[in-house]
Amino acid sequence: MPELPEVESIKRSLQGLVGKTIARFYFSRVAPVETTSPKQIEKTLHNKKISRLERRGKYLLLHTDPAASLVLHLGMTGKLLLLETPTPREKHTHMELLFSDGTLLRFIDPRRFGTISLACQSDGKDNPFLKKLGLEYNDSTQTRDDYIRQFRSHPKLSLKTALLHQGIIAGVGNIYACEALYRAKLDPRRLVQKTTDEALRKLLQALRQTLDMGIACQGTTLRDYQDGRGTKGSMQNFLQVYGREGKTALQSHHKVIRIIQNNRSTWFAPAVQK
DNA sequence: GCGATCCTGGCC
DNA sequence: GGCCAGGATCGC
Repeated sequence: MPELPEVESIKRSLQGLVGKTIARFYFSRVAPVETTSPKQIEKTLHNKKISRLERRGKYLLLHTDPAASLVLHLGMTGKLLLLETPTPREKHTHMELLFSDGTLLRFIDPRRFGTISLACQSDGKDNPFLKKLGLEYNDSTQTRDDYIRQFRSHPKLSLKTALLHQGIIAGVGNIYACEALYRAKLDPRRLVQKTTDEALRKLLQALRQTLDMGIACQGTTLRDYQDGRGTKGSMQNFLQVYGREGKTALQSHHKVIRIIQNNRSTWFAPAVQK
């Protein structure tokens, strides 16, 4: 469910956790804990203080002092809730982080496509998920050519599939991929190898604008997305093509169609996306 | 590279 | 009942 702008919004909504000390954990019997065990997570993190929150791609990292990190991915249906006072656990609560001041961070995920894992190195290279991630969408230490090189390393992918590939640019999901391609006026079916550098630059620029707008809107709430404090996003009001099969794009008369690529829906306007 | 698969729930 | 869903991985 949450893509980069949603995870960024969640991160911002959880800033109040910084400085708090982890007292204990709750894990459900089927918590999606990966590569480690709930016990190990508890042992690694208990009595540590949250020092900083970070987002990498769609992953949220809770860094602690002494150094360790809890690495969360929300998959399709994951949600984090920050509670000052406990409420009854809703169904599909898979983890709770209890802080020494009574604050509670709750991880809820009906489909369990999310993951809970650990990183101990600050660069995250010891985490199997983080080490696969490509560039951040707005990394100022990278040049446009670095981004183009990333795309070029997968010449046979379609542009849509390339955008969804977390090893190229991390954090892009179905909504923002469709929207960025529309903004760049590029056909989602076009192969990277048939796309000029200029067009790839245009795509990168469109992607950045789209994601920045998503963050400014605090995400897209189509069904049930909300940040850690229950705030919904507003980007759903500005989506140009996503979910608009059979209608026109939001601010034009161009017809939107839906196709399937890699088992995912893609919405686009063939008349203007070449 | 592509399709099937993991899982639950909402909607028609 | 069937289809669809903000995702990612694992086979062929």
